Amino acid sequence: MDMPSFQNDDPSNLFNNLNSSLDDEEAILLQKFNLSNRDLIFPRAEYSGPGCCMPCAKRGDLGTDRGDIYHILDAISRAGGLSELIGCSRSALQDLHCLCELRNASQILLSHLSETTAFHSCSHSVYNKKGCSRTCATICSPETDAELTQVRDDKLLNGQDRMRSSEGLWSILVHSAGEQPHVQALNRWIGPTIGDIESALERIPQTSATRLFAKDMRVQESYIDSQTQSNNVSNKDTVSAVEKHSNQTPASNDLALSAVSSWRPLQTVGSDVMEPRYKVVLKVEKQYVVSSDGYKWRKYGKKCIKGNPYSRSYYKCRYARCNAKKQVEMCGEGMVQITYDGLHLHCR
DNA sequence: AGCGTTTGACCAAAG
DNA sequence: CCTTTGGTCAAACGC
Repeated sequence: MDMPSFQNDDPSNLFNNLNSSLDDEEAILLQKFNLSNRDLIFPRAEYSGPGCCMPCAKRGDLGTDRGDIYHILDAISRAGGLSELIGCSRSALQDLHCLCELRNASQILLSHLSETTAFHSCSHSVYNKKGCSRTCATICSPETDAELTQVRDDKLLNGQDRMRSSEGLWSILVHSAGEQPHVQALNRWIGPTIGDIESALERIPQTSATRLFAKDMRVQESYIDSQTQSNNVSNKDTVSAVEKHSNQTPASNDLALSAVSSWRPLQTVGSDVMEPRYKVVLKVEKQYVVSSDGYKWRKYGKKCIKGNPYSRSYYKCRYARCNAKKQVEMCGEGMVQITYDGLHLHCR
């Protein structure tokens, strides 16, 4: 298959451009807040707050020019550190919102979209459904799911899809419309390591984060209660509820509270820090499935599944300590279902 | 010999 | 308890 390159959105370019374009003042800011330049473009959805949707995110607008970098550093400076910006509210300072957009967009590109883009086609969209404790993102064609299409087309531009994280957050998935992103463009993976996440968690000030987190949990609970009161909530209704929630203009105190609502501790097993649970289900037309998604997998099982004439194959990531898995199975005519389970917390 | 896959056995969760 | 089902293990197999 002839696949055009994935130029402006290539996360490797984001990193390289940022690396070489910091001036002295910006470098001092980074040092002042104990940040590395990687912090600017290696966010994780787990650290973002509610309402971090990205209505103005555009292709090629993800920290690739000096204005974006300035925005990020200025916002960090004014907030007093990156930790204060983790999960900034949409309703907070506009600059913080901009940063949040950048963070979300970059995060998706770097840690989730790598799988998605490998199987992306122009006629498909990525859409998340909120699960109990996991996220399920499904690639569905407008023809097969009119309801999702209606929601998707509501406010988005061409080349954008809406994506909902496991925290109930909305993000825009930016891709090159009409093109099949080049898998090679994502091979220089420079995503977060376990150490990156641990150090990020350590930077969250105990005095504010823990206090705010506890209080904000009540806000979240009340929100969840309001969600569960209505049975058979359609996706459209869910979207509206989320947007209503995120568009609220609470008092400044509550704004701060919402900043950490999505933060949650990483799971621990013994002394090992595990990644948060993450699951993505992709249903892709067979013709768009590429032979490699950039990761190295080891097949460890194959199973016949009830009701499916095709078997399901089980794969584990070959990288040491990485618990990422995937399942691949045929489902219906010309469709392949690929389930990614767990985040890759390592470089490719 | 080494590496990756296959495949039946095993296990745990759910009903 | 038992049965069913899906996920995993690991020895066997094959290139």
